[in-house]
Amino acid sequence: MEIDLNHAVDEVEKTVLCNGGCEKASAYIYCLSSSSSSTSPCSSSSGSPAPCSSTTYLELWHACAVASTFSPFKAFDLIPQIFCKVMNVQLLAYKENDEVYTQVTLLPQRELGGPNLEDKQSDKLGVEDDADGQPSKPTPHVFCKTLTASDTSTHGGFSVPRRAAEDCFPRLDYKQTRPSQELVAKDLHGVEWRFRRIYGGQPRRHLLTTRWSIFASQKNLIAGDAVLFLRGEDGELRLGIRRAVQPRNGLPDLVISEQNSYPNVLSPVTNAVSTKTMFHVFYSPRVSHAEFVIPFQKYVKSVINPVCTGTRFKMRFEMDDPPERRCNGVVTEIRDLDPYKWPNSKWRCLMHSIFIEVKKLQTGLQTAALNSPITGGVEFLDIEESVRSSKVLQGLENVGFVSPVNGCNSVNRPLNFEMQSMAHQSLASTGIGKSNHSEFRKADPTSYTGFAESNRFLKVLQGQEICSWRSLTHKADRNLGVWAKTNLGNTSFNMNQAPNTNCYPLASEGLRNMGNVSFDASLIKPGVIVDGLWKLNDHKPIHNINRPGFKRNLRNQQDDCCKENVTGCKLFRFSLTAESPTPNSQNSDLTTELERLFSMEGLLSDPDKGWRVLEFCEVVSKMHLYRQEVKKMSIGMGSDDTQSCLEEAAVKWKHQSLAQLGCQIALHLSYGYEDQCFAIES
Amino acid sequence: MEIDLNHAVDEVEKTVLCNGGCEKASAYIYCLSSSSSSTSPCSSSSGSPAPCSSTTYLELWHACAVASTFSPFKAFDLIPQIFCKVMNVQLLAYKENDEVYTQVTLLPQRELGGPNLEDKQSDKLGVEDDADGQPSKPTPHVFCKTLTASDTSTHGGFSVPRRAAEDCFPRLDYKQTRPSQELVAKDLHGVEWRFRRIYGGQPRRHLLTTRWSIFASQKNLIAGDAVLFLRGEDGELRLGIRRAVQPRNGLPDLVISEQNSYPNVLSPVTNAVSTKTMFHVFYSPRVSHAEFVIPFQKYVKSVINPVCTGTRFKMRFEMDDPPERRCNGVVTEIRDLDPYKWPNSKWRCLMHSIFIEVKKLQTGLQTAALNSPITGGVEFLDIEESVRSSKVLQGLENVGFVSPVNGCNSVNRPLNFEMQSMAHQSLASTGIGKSNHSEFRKADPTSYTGFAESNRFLKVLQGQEICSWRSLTHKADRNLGVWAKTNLGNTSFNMNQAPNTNCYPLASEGLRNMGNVSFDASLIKPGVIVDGLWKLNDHKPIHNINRPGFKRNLRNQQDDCCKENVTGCKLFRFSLTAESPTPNSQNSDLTTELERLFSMEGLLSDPDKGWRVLEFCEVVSKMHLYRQEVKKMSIGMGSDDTQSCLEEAAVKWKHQSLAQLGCQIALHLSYGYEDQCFAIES
DNA sequence: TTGTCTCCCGCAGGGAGACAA
DNA sequence: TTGTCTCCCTGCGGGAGACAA
Repeated sequence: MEIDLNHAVDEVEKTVLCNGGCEKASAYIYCLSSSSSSTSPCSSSSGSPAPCSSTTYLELWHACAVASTFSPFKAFDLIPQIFCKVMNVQLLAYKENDEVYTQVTLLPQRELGGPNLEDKQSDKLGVEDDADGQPSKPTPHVFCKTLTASDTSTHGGFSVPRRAAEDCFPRLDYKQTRPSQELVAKDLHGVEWRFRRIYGGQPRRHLLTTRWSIFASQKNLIAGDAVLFLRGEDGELRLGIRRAVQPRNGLPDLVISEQNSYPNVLSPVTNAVSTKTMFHVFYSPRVSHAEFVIPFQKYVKSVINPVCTGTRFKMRFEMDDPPERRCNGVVTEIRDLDPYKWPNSKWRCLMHSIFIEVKKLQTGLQTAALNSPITGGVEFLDIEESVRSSKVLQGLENVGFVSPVNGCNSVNRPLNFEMQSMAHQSLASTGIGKSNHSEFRKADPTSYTGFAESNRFLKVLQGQEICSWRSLTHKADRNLGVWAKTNLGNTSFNMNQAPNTNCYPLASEGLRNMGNVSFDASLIKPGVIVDGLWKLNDHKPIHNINRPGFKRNLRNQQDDCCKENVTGCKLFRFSLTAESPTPNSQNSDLTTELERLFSMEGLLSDPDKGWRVLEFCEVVSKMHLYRQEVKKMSIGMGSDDTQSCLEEAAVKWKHQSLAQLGCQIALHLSYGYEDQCFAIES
Repeated sequence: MEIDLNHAVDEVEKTVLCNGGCEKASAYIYCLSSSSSSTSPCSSSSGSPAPCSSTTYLELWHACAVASTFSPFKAFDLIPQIFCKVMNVQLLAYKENDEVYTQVTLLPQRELGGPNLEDKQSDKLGVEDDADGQPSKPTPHVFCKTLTASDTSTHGGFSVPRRAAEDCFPRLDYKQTRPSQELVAKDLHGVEWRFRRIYGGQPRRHLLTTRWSIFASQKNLIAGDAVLFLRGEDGELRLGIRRAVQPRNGLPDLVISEQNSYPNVLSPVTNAVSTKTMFHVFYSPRVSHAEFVIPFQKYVKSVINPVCTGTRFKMRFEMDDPPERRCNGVVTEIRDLDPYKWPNSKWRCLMHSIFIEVKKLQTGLQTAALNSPITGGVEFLDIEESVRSSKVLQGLENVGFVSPVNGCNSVNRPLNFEMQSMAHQSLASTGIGKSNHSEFRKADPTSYTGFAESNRFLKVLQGQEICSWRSLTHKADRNLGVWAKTNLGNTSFNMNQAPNTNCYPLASEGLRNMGNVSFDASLIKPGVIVDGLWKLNDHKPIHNINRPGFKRNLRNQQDDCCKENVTGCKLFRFSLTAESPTPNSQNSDLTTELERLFSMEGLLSDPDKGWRVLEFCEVVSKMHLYRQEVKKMSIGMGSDDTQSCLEEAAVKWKHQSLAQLGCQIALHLSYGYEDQCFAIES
């Protein structure tokens, strides 16, 4: 059975159509995945809409919908942008594995002319933002815990974090000798799960015992997957899961051979466009690729206010460890995405420099900058970006999830969220230089949710925090720094790197390098770089990387490596053989940062390799390679080898991607309150 | 993983093309099922051919490929007959449930003209039959056991019939105190299964114990499913399963809505025909419908020598109980299949009378005749026919399986078999009247395998007999009666009724009714007819019909029925209220026969209802209704009600069939040695 | 505070003889 | 000869405290 939240969505649409006062150019982003034609996902589409269209479900759905990585565009025969009207949006969940996906029904529209666009935009800009004034949103409580080995073991149940249990679960009478109760929670399919909840163990803790293992095995949960509990206003408990990056289980794997996949999948779209009939687009957040649907308003804004060289941006991100870091950047170059594949595409490939600041480290401030191309991006006025940390590989997923409520009633605006995968590709800032920031704020309330907020919600989803949606959304933009304020509304920067790049630029307003890569090799301590992950010439597979002992094991292994194989170690151009001091615990943070930063140096510093880097990232994600295994691919070779390695990986990725997804199309989706049109980049 | 026996098939094709001496108009029949377009079965086609193309595999595949019921044609926009060349045949097995299916790659050919056809046929008729002279076939030993409740229970293993174990399993040292050995068998996917085989229990018997339950649960076997063991010349043991009629498990269920299923599925065929490019046809024996592929030679023969009114035929069949019966029949009328749906179809609807003889019964001879229409049938010169007994409903499947080897090297002719489903529809005999029977024998060696032989093989597949393929195939046509001899070569008659018709006509050369239905009600003892299964107005579902106590339970239930509800009992036009004597055990055999014979009387006797009867049968099969429940549908109504019941059932069937299969096409497949062409009836 | 380990104990289920059809 | 039942015994795994990070 699948959840069909159409009903609620229809409500939204009605609101949007008839009562646009509250609706801005909301950031409704949809990414394509799977077959994007009218063929429905074959193994899972029962087509029977579930009767559970409550707000709580919407929230749970969104909470489960954390986008993963992305992929580059593919060129097809369709026109670059296709403007569409959103006819229907179904929030669904695969019955096989509970993964959420969206089916968007689109109706192609006549292309809108330039002047028309401007009119529409100016309409938007005058609208007052009254979202904060109407906090009709209930305050559900949610927590997300990444499952440990103990949680998924056959012995014992699920250990609930104390705050999470107290916040989301019904009150428990602690005066009893063995406090226990029955917990009832519904999953996305409306299936009711009953667990025995106890407060036991020594010391005492909250546990789900009886029937937990049934749930875990039925949902095929493994350590690293995450479980979400969400308590609505009415006290009703919802239950969702979000899987760690792993092979898709039960998702439609349309293996389509190259010779017939393109026409078969795209022809329905082509046909729909030519006949002005509806077609469907599927979006699986967990397997999303670069293709997406762009809000029409954003498209308009980007066309009117293109990003220009010199535009600066700022971002914050979370690391494995607490110290706050910030990152400033400047757009250094703007180029066509791919003039051959996408001759008329509005997407731009933006080269940028970012500046790194590492606080609270060892000797003080260490900085570096690198010039990294980030492709994609209709010239958005508001951009979210986040960074994936290595936690992804250890079962904790770093997400740039923006609250779906964000100051506006989520019942009326259930689609008001941005997918991470979109942020991947979008890097542009035209907000800077604009004098009236509030205009942009008013034009798109979604963008008010800065990265800090998104980051906080992320922590909630990771079980690090418990929050109510209300409190989260109302704290928006208070945590933003100066740069974030400056670019507020449209430039909250959210760069989502694929895990393997491990490029964790740190913000520093003081130190900048505006030009090309200025890579200071003197900052690298070779021995440090070797630490932990840089084992070379070691082809023994490292298992159990997800297990808690992972780092320790690696370190031991690395010690061996240093003793044995240091001679041949090379990190691109940098020989690691000269000196290899034992890393001390104090500089390990910096070590990790630098290691991440420089691992892809040879790639990121070369603008021409931009695409390949991205593809390479995707390969890694797709192939579920572990971090150090990925690095094995890219180190131990000269720069020339790196190039060929990337090309090989890219080819591999393309092949796999084709096989898995059938094809890719990128859609620019508009979901404005009066012009529900899409720009489809096919 | 799927088994791809292409390699062996390719060999065949090569032989066929380059060395046609041994090749006649072989009866390679393929039925369509699932989506018959170029879209491959979505959930299961891994596409990776398995490396196990041995003869043993071919035999196992065929042994597992017992066709079930059929369905009527559907009208589509394609031309009536499409002649195709067989480019490839892949014998595959769904990895989900081990069910076998075939993918036939067809290349449309220019339609062949009339004179051309005759030439080709005369070519065939002159070819000498040398199949018997070259017995290069190895002699594998095979047995098939329908699983009992004990076999599939969680306690204990699999009880192997003694003869089966001695014939197919390696020798066991009975002198040991606890004779045991490890048995290794490969399934259709090449997966190796290891069982502990013991000779234990008290009294001693052959058992598979350790790991049997793993196999059973992994294959999701239930009581009623059948397991096949096949030992090749090399001693290698193969293992296959054939499921009882039940909902398909894991088979591609392409739910295609009516508005787009037809064009989507058929357009590739249409396109392939117009562009003379290849397309694929899938055939799942277990879910086969009426659509099929006809050997070109048969097509030619049928067109040249059409069946004419008065043609007589004979058949033998097996009953639940030993007594041999025979059935003679005469074609009484020939008509178009459906001039509206199939304006130019070569298929003919043949009305016929059959004559029944019941031997060894009570007082001697009891006879009856009925005139039943059997639709379908390009005017084949050789026809196989069998009868489904009620055993099907009790987990024992009655099959009219013709040995694939049949006097010709199976390595070179692995496709030399006829599917039951084809036999369903084909009813015609033009062999009669021909003076030179040997011509037909020579022309098509496959047809030499008479029904008796097929029947014996059937018993093997049901575990009632153990045989070597060699011995089975070389006994062909010795057991045939006079009629079978007369029509030998091309008229081995094989009528496969769907279970619910339960029409078991018995052969009698002495008593015939050449005209329309002459139904002698005086032969019916109403009380007898009520016996056992004729419970009326009883809507309590009868469960566990497959269990051994079934008949006893039914009888008890029937006793109740007779006491309570006899007043309203009506068997079509025959009131059952007059008298209802308690059936004695002596006439129960006849009772059962008559009960079967007359259950569909109101339908079969009306030529206009011919199609509906067939559809009705299909409904029954499709809906997995039990025998008596089916009868509930058809009795207790007047003849008018019967009509509407049938129509309702037909509509239901059509709907279900559409949903399950997407569409249906019928193919006439030719696989002659020089003209590898198909006639496709779309 | 919470992840893992270990120990206890209940029960599912395999294995094989008993019994009967 | 073989299907079913029953009894025995093993091992999986749930449940909860012990212990430690």
